[in-house]
Amino acid sequence: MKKKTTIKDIANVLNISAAAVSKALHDDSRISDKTKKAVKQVAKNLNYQPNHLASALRSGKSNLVGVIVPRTNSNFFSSVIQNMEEVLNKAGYNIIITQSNESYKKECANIDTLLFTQVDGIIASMANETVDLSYYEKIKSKGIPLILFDRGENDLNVDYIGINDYNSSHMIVEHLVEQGCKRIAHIGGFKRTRIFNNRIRGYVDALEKYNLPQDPELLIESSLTTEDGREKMTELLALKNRPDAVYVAGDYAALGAFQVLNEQNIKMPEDIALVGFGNEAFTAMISPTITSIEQHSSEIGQQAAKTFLKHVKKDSFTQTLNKIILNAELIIRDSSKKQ
Amino acid sequence: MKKKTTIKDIANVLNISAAAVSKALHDDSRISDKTKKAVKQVAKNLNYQPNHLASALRSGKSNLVGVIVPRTNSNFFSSVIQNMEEVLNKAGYNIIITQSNESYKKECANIDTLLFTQVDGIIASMANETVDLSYYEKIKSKGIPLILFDRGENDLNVDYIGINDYNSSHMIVEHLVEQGCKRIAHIGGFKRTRIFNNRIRGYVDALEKYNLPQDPELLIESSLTTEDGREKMTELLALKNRPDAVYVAGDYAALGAFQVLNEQNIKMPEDIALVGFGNEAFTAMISPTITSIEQHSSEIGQQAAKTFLKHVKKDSFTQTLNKIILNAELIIRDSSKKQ
DNA sequence: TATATTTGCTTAAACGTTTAAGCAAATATA
DNA sequence: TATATTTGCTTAAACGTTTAAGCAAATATA
Repeated sequence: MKKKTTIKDIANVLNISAAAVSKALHDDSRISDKTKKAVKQVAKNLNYQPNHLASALRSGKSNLVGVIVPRTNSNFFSSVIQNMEEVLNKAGYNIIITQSNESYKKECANIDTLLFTQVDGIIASMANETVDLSYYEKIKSKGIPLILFDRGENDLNVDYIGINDYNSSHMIVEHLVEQGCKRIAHIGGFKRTRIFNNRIRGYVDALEKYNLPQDPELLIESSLTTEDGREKMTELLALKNRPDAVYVAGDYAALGAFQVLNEQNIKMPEDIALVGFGNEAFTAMISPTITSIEQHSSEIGQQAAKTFLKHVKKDSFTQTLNKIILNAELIIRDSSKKQ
Repeated sequence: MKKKTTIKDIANVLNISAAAVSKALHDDSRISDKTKKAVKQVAKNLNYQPNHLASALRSGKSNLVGVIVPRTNSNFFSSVIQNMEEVLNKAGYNIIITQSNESYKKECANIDTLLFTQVDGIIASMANETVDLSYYEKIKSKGIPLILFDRGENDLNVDYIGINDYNSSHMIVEHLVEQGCKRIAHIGGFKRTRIFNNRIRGYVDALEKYNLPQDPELLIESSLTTEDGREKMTELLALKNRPDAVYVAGDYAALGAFQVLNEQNIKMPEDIALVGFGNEAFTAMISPTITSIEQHSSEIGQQAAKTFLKHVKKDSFTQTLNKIILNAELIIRDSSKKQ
């Protein structure tokens, strides 16, 4: 376990100052090519590894980006992260991933952790529980960029990357209408959450567009867990006048609905057509496969990363609401395809 | 965006030295309770946040632990990480999660990233591709603790936490024999990987124990992706003498096998009983549900974290092979339960 | 009461960088 | 040829902590 080589060691070998070495390594224009070459050669020979902590302390930049997601074990988030990482790595940034597990408390703890680690910025998707935005304001007040994706709130007035939830609902309703469905139910998320509200609005407006009657019984709010999906589906089946299609605003809740339908031997799509949201891997695994919405996670990840980089490029930046809204894609599968 | 408060600001307010403030904040025994209280009060008033970079630079400890996993979007790994995090957070450590995507090259890049960030230790599960261990030796040569879990190699001579793969195979074969199966096939992982080799050995020995004939046709090596699971299952079905049970060493490959059986209208468990490994969420979602092995991810995560903490406690530590082997649990589901 | 120990601080240096300021030599310009 | 500019470095300070060494006052011990 030998001592690590520093910039001074290189300086000693070449009989120049440590400052010159630092500049040479950063290709400063005021250092001769000859010196640069020599410094880099010696650095290689001595297996020099820059001390990230020292440079971060001195320069005030840690080259770390904090990421907060509700969970990593979903295809959507893990793909977003992977793509974000790729873009950021190329720009010399590393990322620190944290999970909120949909808990507000954990999310606050994550924010503290990231700020403590002196990240240069935070890219986040908010927990379901989160209503109070003051903790996010804390990030803004530190003067580092905050970028939200998928789950974000307008009120925070920061950049946001997501899909067009309103249009997605339109696509789904249109598809179901084409399949001949007349009573389309919606198990939606909480109205207070922007994206779920948009999906609900899209659903309502699309019904109107296609001249379908709006039955309040058919519109239910849910926490969108698998368990709650089961419950809400059971409620729908208890109705006098059952729906002939159910659009669930999340795949996990759609899975719960799916299980109930299966258990009660209700055929999909013949008796009831089912559509989920998120294109989780399992939607293509189970039988029948579930129609769902692909959110273009890779694109979202890349755009989020690029947005962050844009912010740090210009040193004097002002946080403003700048939305990048991507079009989602409807993946039609057996659970809704009547032919 | 006001200037951040430092230890010096606190010192100025109280007219004491910065050193005294530092010690007071760390509850040094040589500082009076009166001063400690005053310092902490002022720190709170000024909203003092310690500069992690500065203390890390000075003390040589970053209080960061690097984690490398093949992927985060699996129940097993995400649960391991979550539990690891909990234990480490309590001890004042934060974690940096990186994914290798089963790629050796990405894994090496991850190691470089983590070492660059000056983590105090690394907890890793190796990529499927990884055969060359020299990059891991690099970690050891830095003198920071390296702990492996799930996928680890004895040759590295570092602490390891995992389940008893050999016994798990025994449990599976025993269960299948109880169900009346006589020709049990095994779609295993690559023999060169220790855990998969153990599963294969367990399978072979268990067959012998229960006096079942060993047919080399029934033992196949696989990369254990869903796609490869499909292929290997198709091979097994092409045999003159088909198996009446298939034990697959990974759930994703088991899913591939499951799909093929479904497509060919082969009933589970009546015609062929199916058992997977890993207890991924989807094994309980699809119909029939798939019997699988629960690896006690939470326990593994906790133990890995505790092992790391044990290492950093004693300042002079020597890396040695110290295995913690947990017993796995067989979760019996419909795909193998004949009653 | 005289000496030893403990308490509660301070001083100063250090961790490994980066960077503003400056200076001499080399080169360009008038 | 005299002055201005550029080149290629050095010097010194700083980022915000921690920590070894030391010192005076307070307290304990003989």
